[in-house]
Amino acid sequence: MNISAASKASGLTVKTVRYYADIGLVEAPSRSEAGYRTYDDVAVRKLVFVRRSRAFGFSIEKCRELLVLYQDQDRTSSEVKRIALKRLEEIEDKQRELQSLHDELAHLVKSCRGDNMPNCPIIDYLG
Amino acid sequence: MNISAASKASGLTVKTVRYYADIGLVEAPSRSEAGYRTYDDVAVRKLVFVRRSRAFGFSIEKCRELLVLYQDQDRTSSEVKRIALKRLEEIEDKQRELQSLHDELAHLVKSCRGDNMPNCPIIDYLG
DNA sequence: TTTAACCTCTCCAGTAAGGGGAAGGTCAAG
DNA sequence: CTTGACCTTCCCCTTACTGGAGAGGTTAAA
Repeated sequence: MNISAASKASGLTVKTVRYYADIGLVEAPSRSEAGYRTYDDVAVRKLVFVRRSRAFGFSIEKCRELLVLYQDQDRTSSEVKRIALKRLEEIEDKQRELQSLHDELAHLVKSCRGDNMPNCPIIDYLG
Repeated sequence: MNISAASKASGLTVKTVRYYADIGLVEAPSRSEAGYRTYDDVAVRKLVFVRRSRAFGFSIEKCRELLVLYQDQDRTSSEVKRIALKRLEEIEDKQRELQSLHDELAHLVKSCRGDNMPNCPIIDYLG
């Protein structure tokens, strides 16, 4: 499999597939005689794993840890759960932050008439 | 006012105060004989305006637009409201995204026993 | 006056996670 | 044999700053 086939199979862009090997997140693929990267199914599975992990918002570093656990037959589910729980807490923190921003901004937007006059509670609040 | 006083008065770091002038978000301050930046209350008010706008998550470019409106006596509140509404929609988009991530991840975390066994629904889902 | 402590300056580099594009080599089809 | 699609490396760009180096300025005490 050349890189574009691996890209399609994994759902990542060619650039991203290259990048993940560059930073050592996944193993450097073997090369053809002409220097082309060649991928097998195992490599693609790891790329898919990273794509799904990234979709949950795990950082590259957390993906690194998760990949190790993925490949470790002696892992414990508690190690995995700990990482996932931490991410869940991050998400919840962000949700609270956004909720408070949302409420405040929605309130301001609601109180702004949005007409042709210069008077504006949004600007007043910011200034 | 030297830059550290302006920093304290505005609630921004010294680095950030410099940065905002570097990128032309606020006017370049005048300089003392020794080359030190000097700020007055008007400059500080603009910095505070930017800090509050940034706290709502407005991008620097949006802050630029908001600052123009802030200083424009002929603005209309509808222009301000349009920008704020757009930001509100961004926030709501992000909230929906986070909610869906949260639900999915929470479900996985809940179904993972978190014990000493390798079997793990989180890893299964990612792999 | 010297010294220390603190302030400020400019410039360079780095962050996260890639994206864009140039310059050049490779491969398969017509 | 040429065309077009693919691949390579390399470097710059993004956001919104932050950190640090090295040099110079200011202030107060000893």
